[in-house]
Amino acid sequence: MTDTPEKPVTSFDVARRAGVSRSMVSRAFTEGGNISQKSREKVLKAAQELGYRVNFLARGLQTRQSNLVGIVASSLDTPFRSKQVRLAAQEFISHGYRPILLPFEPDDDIEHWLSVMLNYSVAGVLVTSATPSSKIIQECHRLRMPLVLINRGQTQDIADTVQIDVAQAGELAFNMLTRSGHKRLAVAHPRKPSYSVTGRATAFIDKCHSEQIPVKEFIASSQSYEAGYDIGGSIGLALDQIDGLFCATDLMALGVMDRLRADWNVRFPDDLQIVGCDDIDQAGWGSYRLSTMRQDAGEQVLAAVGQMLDRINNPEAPARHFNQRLTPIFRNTTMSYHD
Amino acid sequence: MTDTPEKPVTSFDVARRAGVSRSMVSRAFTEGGNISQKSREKVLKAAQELGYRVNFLARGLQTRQSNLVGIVASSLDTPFRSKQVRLAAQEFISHGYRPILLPFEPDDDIEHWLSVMLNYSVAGVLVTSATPSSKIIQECHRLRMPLVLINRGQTQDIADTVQIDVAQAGELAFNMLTRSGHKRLAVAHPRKPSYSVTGRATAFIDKCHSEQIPVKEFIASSQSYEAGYDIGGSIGLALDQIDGLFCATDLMALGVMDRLRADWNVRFPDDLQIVGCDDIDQAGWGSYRLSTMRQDAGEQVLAAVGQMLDRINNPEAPARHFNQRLTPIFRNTTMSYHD
DNA sequence: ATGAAAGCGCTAACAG
DNA sequence: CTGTTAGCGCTTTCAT
Repeated sequence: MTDTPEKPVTSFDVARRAGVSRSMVSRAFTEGGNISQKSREKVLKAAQELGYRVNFLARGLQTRQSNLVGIVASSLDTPFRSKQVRLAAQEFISHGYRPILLPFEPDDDIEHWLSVMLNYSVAGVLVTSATPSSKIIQECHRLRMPLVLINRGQTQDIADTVQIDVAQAGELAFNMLTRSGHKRLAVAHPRKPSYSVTGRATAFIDKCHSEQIPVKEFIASSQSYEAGYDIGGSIGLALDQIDGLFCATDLMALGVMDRLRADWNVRFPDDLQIVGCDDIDQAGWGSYRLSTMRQDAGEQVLAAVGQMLDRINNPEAPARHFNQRLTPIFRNTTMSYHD
Repeated sequence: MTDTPEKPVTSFDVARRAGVSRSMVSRAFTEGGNISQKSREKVLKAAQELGYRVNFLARGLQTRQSNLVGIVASSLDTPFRSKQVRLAAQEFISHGYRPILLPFEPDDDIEHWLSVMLNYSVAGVLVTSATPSSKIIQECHRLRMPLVLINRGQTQDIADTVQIDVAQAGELAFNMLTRSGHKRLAVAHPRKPSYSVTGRATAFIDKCHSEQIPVKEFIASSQSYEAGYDIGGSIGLALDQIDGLFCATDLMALGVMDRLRADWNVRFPDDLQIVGCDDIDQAGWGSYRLSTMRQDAGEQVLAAVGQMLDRINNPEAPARHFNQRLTPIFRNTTMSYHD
């Protein structure tokens, strides 16, 4: 193995060494290329010896399609999101696409990043947890750039979306908390509105109303563990008025539990029932055993990537919307049926 | 805003509309291009009207450099790793690079993925938590593809690396556990060897030996929470022989704590001191308040990306190795000084 | 089955 | 400061 600095080797070099034309090299490296077995082997051998590799960017320029896709995600280092992103990346890769990752922070300008993606002629972009303005959505649509939105609701009927069924989520939380007969409910959710998180809280409240059951509302500063811990302070003060709490995210629920245990010595579910949402790994940890509703990240990603691939193949098809149902996970923060 | 399907607009179109040559369009879109203010504005205006965007892939082909980089990471949905990846991606982006994310699973063949990256003429690749064979490292080196390895030790002196100072880590853990005067130690670490994780455990053991203190060893199946929970079973059985435990990762430590509390009613630090490593968010949660050693992901990423940028600018420079020191975080699972 | 030639969208070298 | 020309590395008609 030599260690001399080498000029990048091109199809031309391979062609010469194999004693064929550049076209043949190209054919040798494309599925079902019109080439004899013999020539292909010759080319492959020469390529091997030279350490040749197809330049995908040049190929893409010619075929005018790249197998790059964008994944735009916020709060990437949050348990649920990181799983979502890992699965999405793997799913894309298994279909031959290469995901460009754009972590997105609350203050960032998502329009900008979508626009950047346009520069790379990506095959499509997956956006999770940021709401692009309808302007850029239109722009993507106009440019025929597939865009699929996860958990942002179907703002426009112009982009594909996958989202949880918020109404079902609200009802399910209600049922999980009340099946034991308890009926003094509360909900905790972040201040900042967002389709899926605020949506399920609102649906829960609606359900309570329709069942004529009063419900207290606690507004947290965000949907993080810390925000849950903070709001736990207010919840502790209201402990005598409630027996069941729905936290809009598991992370918040965990924070609430820790605060309530630390400062009020609350025991779950005896003193208070609590239900979270998402089913992140930590919800199942020994210190919590949180009853929650599972948002299946695998299913979500499969649907989203599927929509994307379909759209790439058929840009003119009408937008599709996948509504995901949550499944209840009963652990130790809810009580059993009351006969 | 029309909604007609449009052909992608090229610099040629813009040139024509602006009444200039294609070169001028190119110049208008490059930093410090040799162009008059007036012309630039004309071009920009035309571009705006047409919805033109530079095709970065074509540009890269010409300038023969892409601003794509690869991030190869395993266990992406693990707290520490996801933070690392988020920070790395952001850091790359802030320098104008676009990270392609390649989640890597234990069974995957990393050679393959590095080789794939070569197809995209990426400016470099950051690998965290997988050990490429020296063969591919050489290959990257030969091809002048910058490669920086995080926490894989300096196997070859041919790739840049950043890693924790395992010796310091081992000593620090020892000091944190013994400063209260306790001296019946143990360590828990995963079976699968890895530079940084196994390394710190080994360093801890070495330190114990050099201090003439016996140390029990618990081998877990992996470095996950679940593996910690499992191994907690064995640790519980040995509770009467130890008073201080070093867990090679926070995640394991948390699992151990939960198991020990559930089955042995252990109280920390009274019945057992415990020190983790990494300082993931969960270590600070109310149910744990784990004393640990912080591995500063921000610092790590800054160093790694810095090394990468330097190497891109100077491919021939000798490999550099950044040794990161851990800082102690005293929380509630260790005792105070013994006077 | 193979080669020649054209061209993807862009930038760079060279004139003017 | 601006236009012309050449060519990055590849695929793709179109002949042969």
